Amino acid sequence: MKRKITLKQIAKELDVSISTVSKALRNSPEISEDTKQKVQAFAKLYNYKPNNIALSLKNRKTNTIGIIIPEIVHHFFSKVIRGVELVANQRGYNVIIGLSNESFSKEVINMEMLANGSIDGFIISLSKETLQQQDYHHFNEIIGQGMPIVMFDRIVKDIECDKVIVNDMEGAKNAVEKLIKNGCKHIALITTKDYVSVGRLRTQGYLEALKVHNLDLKSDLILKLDDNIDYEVNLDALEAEVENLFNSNEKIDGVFAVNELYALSAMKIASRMGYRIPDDIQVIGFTDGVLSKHATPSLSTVSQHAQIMGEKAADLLIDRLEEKQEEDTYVTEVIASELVERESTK
Amino acid sequence: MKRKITLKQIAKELDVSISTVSKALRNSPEISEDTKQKVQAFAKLYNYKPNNIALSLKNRKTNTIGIIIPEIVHHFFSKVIRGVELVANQRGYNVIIGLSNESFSKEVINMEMLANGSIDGFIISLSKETLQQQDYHHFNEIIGQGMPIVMFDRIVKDIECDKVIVNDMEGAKNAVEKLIKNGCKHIALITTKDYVSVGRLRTQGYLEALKVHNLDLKSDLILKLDDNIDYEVNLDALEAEVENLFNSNEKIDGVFAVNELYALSAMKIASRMGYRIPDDIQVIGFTDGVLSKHATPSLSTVSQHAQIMGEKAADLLIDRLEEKQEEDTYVTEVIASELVERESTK
DNA sequence: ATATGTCACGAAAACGTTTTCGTGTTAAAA
DNA sequence: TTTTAACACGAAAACGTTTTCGTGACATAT
Repeated sequence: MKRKITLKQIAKELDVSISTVSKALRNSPEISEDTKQKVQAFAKLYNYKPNNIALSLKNRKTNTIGIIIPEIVHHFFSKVIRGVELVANQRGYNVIIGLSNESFSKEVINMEMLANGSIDGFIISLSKETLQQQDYHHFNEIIGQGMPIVMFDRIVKDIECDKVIVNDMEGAKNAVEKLIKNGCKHIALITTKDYVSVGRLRTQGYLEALKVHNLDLKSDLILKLDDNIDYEVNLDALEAEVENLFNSNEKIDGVFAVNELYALSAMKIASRMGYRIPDDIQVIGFTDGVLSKHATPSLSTVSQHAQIMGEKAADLLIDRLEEKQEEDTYVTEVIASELVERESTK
Repeated sequence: MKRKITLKQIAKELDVSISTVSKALRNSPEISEDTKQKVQAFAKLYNYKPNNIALSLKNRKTNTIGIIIPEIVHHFFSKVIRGVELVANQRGYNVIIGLSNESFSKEVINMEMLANGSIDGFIISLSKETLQQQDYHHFNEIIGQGMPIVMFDRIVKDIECDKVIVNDMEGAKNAVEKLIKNGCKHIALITTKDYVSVGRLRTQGYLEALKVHNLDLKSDLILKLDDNIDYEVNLDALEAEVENLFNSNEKIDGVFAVNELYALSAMKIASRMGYRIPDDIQVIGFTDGVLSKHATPSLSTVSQHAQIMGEKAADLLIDRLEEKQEEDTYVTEVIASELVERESTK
């Protein structure tokens, strides 16, 4: 029940001044060896540790970074957090999390709550709602106050800050080219509506690949899903859409999906309809998920290296906090994606 | 680049004292309407918000809780965090995370780092190493300093604090009884070594169910795995063990596994060996994972209600911080598990 | 005219640090 | 003996708040 001991108490107990105690503990040459020993021994005995809050106030530095993400029960985001925590810890920082739950207002409230002195900087991936509404005033305000932000994955170009992204377009293109090289002629795309930046970029990669290899772009090969619907709880709806896709074009022999769930559904429906994977239809997803590895057949995917993204974001932020980074020049770090080949491709 | 504005600056600008500004903003009756309006207008214009760190220091209260978990890339733990964050946010608290990575020393260091004033209390699930070494001095020290701790899932009985657990034994027993009711006579158990408390309890539940229904307990039905090996990266080793199990007893017609991965491997190996699921072999896992739902066939599991555990833990902690909870009497909240039936059982 | 009371505000302490600067004591140099 | 320098320490400010208490100005009651 005894509170943590403070400098003041040590000073009183040893009958010296607070400043002397402080200096003795930091081994200042101003203090005599005798006094140092006495103070240090006493401090050790009572397990003295400086109060972080007092230090933060004094130094105007919390050594804490805030990470705002749309969702935490998600393999990609939790891996990013792991990366952030790893680097932050190594470099002496704590990590405080805020979940926007894909909501604009929760994102704003969360950030405002943390911006009032609780943290030194933000790492953030935007909520869908924010991307839809294109209202970015909260970022500009916070940056205007001198607090650095690093955006990752779901970013927006116009904002002046460091960014960490994966080469979505190229990754998608490579994946589709892999399908083409493996002999697919009629490659379907399962994607999201365009406002989510990563979905749009992956779609572009798909189109690019078709173009380069002179394949026809047919509208009945493309399925654009409204990802405001949570297909994780509404799996039947998703599967119905996918079944529609296969029915409307019987020649489909390859599928590229912009996330894991879509890809998995494609495999499931295809199997159910009697196609063999990968013999009749090959499938590639885009993700860092856990499903791909354990699905039967296991799913080939484009890995985003989520943990590395997190590590990089943390390094960028801390570099800037410690001014190892020039003012006013912002970098965009591109993490190379990687095609992980498993059983769903030949 | 302009820093956030402070009371002092407002006071100077409006030529009143700091105390007057503070009181005006908090609508104190001590201050005249005129002055209040002037101050409030000015504060609004410059978007004044009190500095959290200064408040924390003054109030000796950070309104932040720390959560220490072994691993974040894990469906169960991320769901718990979601629950914690949800409640914490609603009740005006922030959440700071620390990952022990299943290591004793990282757990200790992380907690010590946060205990020096950064947070008001802990929510924690113990690392495997801590459970193995049975060294709990850091908890007792922190509790001794008057900082409350709430343990969840991986707990240890001897420590005086609030706890949130799932009824592991009963959940396991129900699952096995379900298999028995479905006609299984030779039910295998895939579990971990005994030092992880939850593994031990689930094993007990299995034994209990067999006993109640007068089924023989044969040692060749039980596979105890060393979960220091990370089978997630070492999948082949796991599958070899499971294959061994099936080979050593050909009558196996049911499997109960203490986690998702073990259960999935059982299904996979069983299928590969020509058994049909659920016709020849029925399988039940224990988890809140994402694999169960999307596996083919989908896996029946005992759900732990991870998010509810997180919510409950946060409520317990905050109640205690706000002294709605009596001193010195600690509660252990048991969340009821639930058997989710899917395709892997009849 | 004196006593009493209300009003509106400011000074200062407190939370726990670090750091700058000032100062009394002692020893060495002139 | 006087001056100078090194030594060892303390006082106080600062970080940004909130809150207790004191006080001067004025109005009202005696």
